[in-house]
Amino acid sequence: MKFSGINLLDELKRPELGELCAIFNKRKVKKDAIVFTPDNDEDLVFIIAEGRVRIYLAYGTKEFTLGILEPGDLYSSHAGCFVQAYEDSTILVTGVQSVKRCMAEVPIFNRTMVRVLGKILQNSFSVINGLVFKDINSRLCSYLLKEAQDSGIPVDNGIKISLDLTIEQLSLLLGATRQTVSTLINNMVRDEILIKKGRSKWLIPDLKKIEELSEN
Amino acid sequence: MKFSGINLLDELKRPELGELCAIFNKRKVKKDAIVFTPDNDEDLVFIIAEGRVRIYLAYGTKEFTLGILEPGDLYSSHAGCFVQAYEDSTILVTGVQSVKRCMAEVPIFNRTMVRVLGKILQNSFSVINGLVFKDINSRLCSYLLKEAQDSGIPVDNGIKISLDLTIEQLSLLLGATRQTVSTLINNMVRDEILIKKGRSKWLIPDLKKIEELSEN
DNA sequence: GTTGGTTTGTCGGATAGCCGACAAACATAT
DNA sequence: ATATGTTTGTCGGCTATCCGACAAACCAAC
Repeated sequence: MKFSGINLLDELKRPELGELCAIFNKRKVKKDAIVFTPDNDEDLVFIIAEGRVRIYLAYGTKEFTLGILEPGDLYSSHAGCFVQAYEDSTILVTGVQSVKRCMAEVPIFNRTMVRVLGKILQNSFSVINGLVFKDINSRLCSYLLKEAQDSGIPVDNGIKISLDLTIEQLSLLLGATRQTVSTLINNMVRDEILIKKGRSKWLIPDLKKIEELSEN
Repeated sequence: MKFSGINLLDELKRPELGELCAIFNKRKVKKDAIVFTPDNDEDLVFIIAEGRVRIYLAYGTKEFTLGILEPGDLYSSHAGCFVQAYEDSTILVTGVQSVKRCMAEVPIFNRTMVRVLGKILQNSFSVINGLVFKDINSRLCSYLLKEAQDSGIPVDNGIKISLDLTIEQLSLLLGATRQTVSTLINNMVRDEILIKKGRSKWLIPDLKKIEELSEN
């Protein structure tokens, strides 16, 4: 999932932002490591350079994944969320103070930041939308649809997608239990809306069916 | 509910922002009127000057209220939400272009905008938190607790709050049906956690009990 | 291959909250 | 006072989803 829709790594390569790279510190994190927690008192901003990192909320023993960051995505340690590496990853970290200074000095960066914030806000609205108005099956189908549109590979008999998530991870992203998601997926397999192609890899013969189901 | 936690009306009164007032157009809206819809193609920013305005999502026949804006709150017509006046209200409207220009020219306004955006984002996270982790009773109690803390009036036998919402409006804010909210409130009345004092006015004898219940 | 760990599928009982229906209470204007 | 509309309370049936339990399937290492 391109969380922000804007690849900050590309932006940083622009010559006018060259100086910006200097303010970031490279940091490597191991798979499954928890990178930030809500009580993190440093106010940091980070960009994913390599790997995948999930942003999630937790309450007691329950968790809910807000989104998964990929290279180029930006986030803040101060948003009240947990941050965990889903793979060995590299992140570029800097203090929020440096970012503010940059925003004042480099106007183009300013606009980028506002765009990113806007995208994150939009994303959280669509999460609320799903939680309030749709049942789990629709949410699942919405997710599959988006994934197919964003990074599906068209083949002659449909579209191939590769989620890179276990059912459990997927269920955390949808706000449901593993069991429910497992059952729903298998129903779709039985109805031949989804064809299993391997570990977390699927073939969608007819995207329109998924689209219909995603609308409840 | 102070949606953003920042009173833009106060900010606008600062001498260094005097010029800013000029870019806003005053607009009066009647109670129940729908002010903006998501397909509004103009990209506008507005501040509440008088009255109350609710921000909500809708899907088919269902609705969910994200928050209620009060004088001093700022929002955008481009956030993908509906905006409806809960009372006769006055709003100050301007194009997003003017705001961008101001952000470039008046640095202090810039910082304010980022703060407001951050607050809105924080608010949407707490909405997600409630939806995912808490049942309706906890959400109701969280709301009552916040309301009591923010604008409750201490009296000798407890705290008095005045919600200014019908049960139906309250249920839209909590993401539940009118019937469920009605029943839950009456349960609390029976348990003497809440005492009815009139149309949408309540006395809370012991805030601690509400707090306990809000934690599930 | 055998083993141990992780991931997945499935069942059945429990339950929170939805939904329609209807009556009671209240508000407002005539 | 009456009438009309709005708001509230309550009931019972219904369903999506949770939860615990357990077995099957898969994976990786030795």
